Amino acid sequence: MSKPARRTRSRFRGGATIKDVARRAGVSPMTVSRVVNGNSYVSDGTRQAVQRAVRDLGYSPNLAARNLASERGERLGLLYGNPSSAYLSEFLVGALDAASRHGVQLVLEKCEPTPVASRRAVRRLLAGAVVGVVLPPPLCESAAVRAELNAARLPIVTVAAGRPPADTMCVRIDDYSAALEMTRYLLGLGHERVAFIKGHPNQSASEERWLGFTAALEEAARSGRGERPPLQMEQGFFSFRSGLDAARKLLAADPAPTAIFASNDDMAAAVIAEAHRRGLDVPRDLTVVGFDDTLIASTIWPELTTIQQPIARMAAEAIDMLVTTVRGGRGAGPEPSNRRHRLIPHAFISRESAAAPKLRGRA
Amino acid sequence: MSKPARRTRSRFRGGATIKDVARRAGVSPMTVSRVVNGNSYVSDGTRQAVQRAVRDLGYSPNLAARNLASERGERLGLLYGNPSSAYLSEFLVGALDAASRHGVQLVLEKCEPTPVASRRAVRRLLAGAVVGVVLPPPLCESAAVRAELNAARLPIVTVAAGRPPADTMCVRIDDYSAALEMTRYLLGLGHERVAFIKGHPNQSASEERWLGFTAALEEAARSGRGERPPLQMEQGFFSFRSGLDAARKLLAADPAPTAIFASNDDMAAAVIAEAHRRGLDVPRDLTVVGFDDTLIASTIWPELTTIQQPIARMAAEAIDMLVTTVRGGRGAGPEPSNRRHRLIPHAFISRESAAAPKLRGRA
DNA sequence: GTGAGTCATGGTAACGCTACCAGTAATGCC
DNA sequence: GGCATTACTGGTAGCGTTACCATGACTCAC
Repeated sequence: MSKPARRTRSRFRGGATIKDVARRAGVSPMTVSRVVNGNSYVSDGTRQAVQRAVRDLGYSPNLAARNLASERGERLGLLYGNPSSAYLSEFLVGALDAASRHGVQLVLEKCEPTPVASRRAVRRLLAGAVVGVVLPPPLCESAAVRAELNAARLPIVTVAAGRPPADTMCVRIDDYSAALEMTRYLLGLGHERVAFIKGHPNQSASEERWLGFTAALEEAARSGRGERPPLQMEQGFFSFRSGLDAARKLLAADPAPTAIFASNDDMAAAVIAEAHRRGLDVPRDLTVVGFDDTLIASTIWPELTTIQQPIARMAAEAIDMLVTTVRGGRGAGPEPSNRRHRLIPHAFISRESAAAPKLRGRA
Repeated sequence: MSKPARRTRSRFRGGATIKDVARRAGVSPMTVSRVVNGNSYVSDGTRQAVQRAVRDLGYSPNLAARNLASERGERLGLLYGNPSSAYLSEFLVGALDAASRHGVQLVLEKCEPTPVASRRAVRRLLAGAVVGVVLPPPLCESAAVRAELNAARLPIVTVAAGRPPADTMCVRIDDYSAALEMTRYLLGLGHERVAFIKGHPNQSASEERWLGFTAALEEAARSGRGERPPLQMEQGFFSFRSGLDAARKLLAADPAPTAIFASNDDMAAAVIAEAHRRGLDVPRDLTVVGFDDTLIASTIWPELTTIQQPIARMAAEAIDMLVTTVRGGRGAGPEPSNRRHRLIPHAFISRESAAAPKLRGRA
């Protein structure tokens, strides 16, 4: 029999193909491909002709075909833990953007930090054929999750771990320096009794922030500015509730602190709430600062002076690293460490919750 | 010359292909495809053999190839406006999940609700070859954005608009009923002076909620329970700050309300903050309820009694609708209206910020 | 003037999968 | 028994793109 009737697949939806562009520009598809992908070895005249044809036809390359031909389109996993939504949303925006830039798929998976749950989550990821995983906090600190991932030989990028584990790549800010900087600012304002609320002990960023805080205090003591005040600190757990408890204790002390540095914004918000309940004005009677610059920092009133992490950028960076890794680092051998560890600059955000102390503390 | 040297593309990364599975199961690739895609017309024996082979080989279909062959893999746009992160993150999780289920790409684009910005954003989306757009609040109410999108003939699904525009598909909850329900609850608790803080006037959901509130009040008045109290209402704008202003006015009134229903959680949180500042205990002295069940509702203390929108589910539903639409509704003609409008059930979330009023109000 | 580059372009064969047809065997119906 | 129908399976031809040569046309050195 003759050859089976030529198939007429819909050919309606998707607009022009690379062939259409090639025909219109009077070149071969290959040349179009080169122009579109910014490849060298195309003469200026040809390039412009192709570009015009692309514009005229409204051509945009078919992602599926491109991925198939170039063996791209890998799937990357994003394991997220407790729904710290404000963080997560920014994170997702950054990650998604980077993912679509690289033409990779992003697969989300929720996971509690227990061994059982993490095993299950990793299995699901593996079933989804992901080839690398991003670990935002707090999962980046979960040994269980990391162990499971390592067992599956998946490359990992942790984001925002205070002290990144040695067996993963990481993107983070310098929690220590940021806390140091913030504390110096508080001291510079003239505060002498600055209290600190620690973050959750299971996260190394908590410790780093605490270390930065004490370092600034010691620095000030050494330089002889004022006598060394007693250290006021409460353990918190990053939750609003824990911040409330800590604030209660801190504000009941005599003398009470004139400034409180909370390890994150939720706890700082709680401090403000407690201060208000006691009839204290922020920042006139009490300075309160946070860390992270999550949504709540600019939601509440007064808005929080805090440290900003460029979360979206960090997420994008993490995806970049993962893509580079799974696509083969070109040069053989393990990545140089500067490729494995990225330190992103943070920013000091001055808003309304911090001011110089009143002369002579309250009774 | 002889045929050009056989290409040896990496063939390392991606595991088994459909052919490997076919060989192992002793069937043709087509049959494997049918099994994997849940197609009918495969005998039980064959199906099981194939499934075993799939498991053994850890086969997982190549998304790019599948998309290419079946002309799937379209790009869908997600235009988001002000970074109401708590909302956005849940939204993204749901949307991403649905997107990967359907094998479509999700392209995010940020956009202010001005004509200029929306024109630009839509142009970018078009350049990215998206074939449909999801519009979460507050963009779903922007006529400018919708006009721009309609001009580009892109199908739209608005999410959580109080009164969905006629020219789009939509997924939403019944804001009116939810507010009605919440108000009935408050009334049922025994509150007689229930105040309301309206949402931003540029969003139709605000009006719906207000209508639900007043309807419940009228219902109670008609049934003769208690004399009809004066209506206490303040205009808010969904922001914490506006909630604070409203709360100040409401709580300064005499008699002050015993319960305040804020149109969203941020404003409810502000009411609590202001109540605390005045030395009022929530819920003993004042009941406060919110709407949306965003992150802040369970962050603050006491946690908010509120109305929950299943945001992730709504987002997923929106993606589903878009995919159905762009893949061609099978049957010709415009979609039936029940396919174009989906009403998702909301939930009443009882937490700690509401209680029965004290006997005899405060002075 | 020959050989060895560089630059610019084109041809061909995949990439892994599914749509579309074409069977074959079993079943039902008159 | 003939013939349509159904249940199942396989072959073939792409889907739109890029990788990998091959091919010319030049340029440059010796």
